[in-house]
Amino acid sequence: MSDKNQKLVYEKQAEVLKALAHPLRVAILDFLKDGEQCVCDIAKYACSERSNVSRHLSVMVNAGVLSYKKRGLNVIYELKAPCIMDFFSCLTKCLKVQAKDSEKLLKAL
Amino acid sequence: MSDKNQKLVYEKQAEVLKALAHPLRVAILDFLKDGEQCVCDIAKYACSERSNVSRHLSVMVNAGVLSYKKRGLNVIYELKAPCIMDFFSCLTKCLKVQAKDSEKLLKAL
DNA sequence: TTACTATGTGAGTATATTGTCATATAGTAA
DNA sequence: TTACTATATGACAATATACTCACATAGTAA
Repeated sequence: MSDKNQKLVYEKQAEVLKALAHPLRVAILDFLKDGEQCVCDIAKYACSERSNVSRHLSVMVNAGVLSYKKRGLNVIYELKAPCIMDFFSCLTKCLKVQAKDSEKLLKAL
Repeated sequence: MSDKNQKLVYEKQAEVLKALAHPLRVAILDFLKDGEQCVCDIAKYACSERSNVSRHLSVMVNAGVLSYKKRGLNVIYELKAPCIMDFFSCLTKCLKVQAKDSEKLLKAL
């Protein structure tokens, strides 16, 4: 590792990734990919308690992944970094390779 | 969320993301982006104990992110899904936006 | 064989993350 | 004002993750 600043960059990058790395947060991202949504609808989509969803949303806001605005009683969240949605085709590729490897192993048994 | 299978997909995608979401693992990915490396050189680059590096490497292998091969005494790791390196330009964008937001706040104080 | 090197792993402690419940806040509407 | 709705958060227990140390394994070389 070149220097101390590089280490800091790795830490910050990992922080953003960590903010994405939870099944509920992935579900939320997928729900927000087509546009902003309020907490209540996100909770419905994710089949999870609002208080829990609220916490996960704030994790992603803190990481710079989401932004929010208030509208009456509702708080509306949206993707602040839509480029994150580009990750998913690569993730799917990883999972397909894994699945194919499992299939090969199964056939060899 | 549409159905049970969609939930499974979110879980698997989150698993891959989780395998990336650690400063040491980000450092390892960055080191491997230009080609395969043995554990000892990875540990040197990451300034970390070999046993620790070995554990982090196995996390990424299990997630389908890295692959490895043995060469004599050495075990050589490489990116199995090079598309993961494409994530980093977006991560950098998130961090730049965050940094600019902080700067704005600082000026407003 | 012995000695050496590179890597992996069990066990333990320390720390971080998660989900739930109860409560607080804030906007709406009567 | 009161009652209601949407959201956020403190506190706690449960769980997961990370790091270190000691030891095990496996290949190399004499």
